[in-house]
Amino acid sequence: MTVEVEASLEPGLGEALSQVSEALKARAWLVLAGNCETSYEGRAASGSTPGDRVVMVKPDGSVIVHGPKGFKPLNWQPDTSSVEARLDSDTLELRAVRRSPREILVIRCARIYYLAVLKGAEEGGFWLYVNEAEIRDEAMRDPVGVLGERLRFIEAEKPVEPGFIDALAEDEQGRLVVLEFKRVKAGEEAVKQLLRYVEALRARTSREVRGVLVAPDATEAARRLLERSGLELRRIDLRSLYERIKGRSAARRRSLVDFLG
Amino acid sequence: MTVEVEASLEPGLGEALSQVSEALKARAWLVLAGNCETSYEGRAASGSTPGDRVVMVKPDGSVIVHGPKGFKPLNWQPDTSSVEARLDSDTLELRAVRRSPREILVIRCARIYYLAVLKGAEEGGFWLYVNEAEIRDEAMRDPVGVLGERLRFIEAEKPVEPGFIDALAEDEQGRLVVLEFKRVKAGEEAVKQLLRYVEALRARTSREVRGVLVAPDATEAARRLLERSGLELRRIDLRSLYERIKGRSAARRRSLVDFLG
DNA sequence: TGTTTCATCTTGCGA
DNA sequence: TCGCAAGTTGAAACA
Repeated sequence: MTVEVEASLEPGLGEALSQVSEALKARAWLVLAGNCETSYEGRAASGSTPGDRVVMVKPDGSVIVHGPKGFKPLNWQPDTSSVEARLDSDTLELRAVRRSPREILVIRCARIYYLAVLKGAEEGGFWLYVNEAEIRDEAMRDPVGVLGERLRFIEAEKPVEPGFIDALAEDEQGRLVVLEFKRVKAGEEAVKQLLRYVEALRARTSREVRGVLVAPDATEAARRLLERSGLELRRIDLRSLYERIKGRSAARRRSLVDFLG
Repeated sequence: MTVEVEASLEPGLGEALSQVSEALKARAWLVLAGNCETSYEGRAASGSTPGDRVVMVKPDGSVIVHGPKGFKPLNWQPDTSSVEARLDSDTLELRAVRRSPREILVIRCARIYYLAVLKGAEEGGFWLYVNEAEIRDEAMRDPVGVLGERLRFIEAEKPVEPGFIDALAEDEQGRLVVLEFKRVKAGEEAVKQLLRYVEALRARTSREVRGVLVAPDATEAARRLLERSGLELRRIDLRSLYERIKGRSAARRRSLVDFLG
């Protein structure tokens, strides 16, 4: 194993400074818990008075400050040009600077509960993901299997006045079919967008144009608007789509179904 | 001080399990570094093969998994209904479940480099920030200072057909002025929105209607559309606005300018 | 580099 | 719960 760990419990600020400085120089992965205040100035200006924080400085220089609540960090700095540490009036001060946009994040810790340094951390293996484009591509590859209908696909990402149509196809009756894909439950907004595309297309052709929203589900308001607008909803099942798409990839791995029971 | 810390360096999995379980039960703040693999299934499906990770479970149940690079976590789970730990075939397994949307995140750690538990962490003090509403309010309070023009404000957040006008005012010539505020560089989208409001208002009144985009800057495309549409751009300076707004607040604190030098 | 679009967006507010 | 808008959004794709 290549990973080296070093940690201190409630270190003094002087001790902390030397460990932090060394970690930054070595481009190690630094995790620090302490009572800190933060200030940010750049695209906006913000700050927080002292509170308990977990501060992380990654090997690539990203700085992230978490409070005890929520998914989002309190402050951060993604593309730092420099991260520096020093002692300033009884605090350990970290300054993360970014050029373009010019931003500065200052973290001042009056007390440090815990400090850990990881050296030689490795990124690890690849990453699977099913996104909207993959759903669309799967539908184009096998319209009957995914949409339950024989369609001939004409174009994906077709530019039409208000933006881009996810996919344009032709059905067996020769009608144009505008397809809008959603990976999550579709709201009213998705229907409005689909409607804009359908209307834009109808204005430019004498052919009949259908609009189909492809999503796992739709909200009540979305369904009403579909109904009123004469548009269609095709439900898809993410799980089985995931299996179809990923099942084709060479490296097959255990499904989460195992865990879900 | 109320924060209690407990930490282990390279604990065995059994030892780690008991500490983790206890931390979860006590709703403590858990930070763990190890070699882990992750699987997520819910709104999407994703996963990563083993790699070095820092895993955080916050007192509110949020779970965040970071890899050694970048601002964004590899996996996360914001509003968990349950987080559980157990040993499974030589790994420490964490399962974070959320209902609605139904999602599950599974983290399996084969090795644990270190583990820290923080109890009694406090959110800490308030949070300063300049947002769009504050810019708007400051402009309404002092139109000459912020916009360089005498305006009489009629209404903020006025509902008009497509949505809400940020602010509606009247200029010295008695013309209506629709104001759209942006805290960051304005894109074409902001101009389109402003234009929709201006046109909606013109359709409902015989009075002359001006449209003013208030922003630190605008993209080239946005400026062209402003020009073509006969709308105006008023540039503002965030830094000085921040000083104006925050300077008024009772608790005056050191400016970041001190650090920027 | 700038601009646009996507995201397991998150978050907050309101109906 | 749904709809909507803002975010230091970040990150990727594209011109």
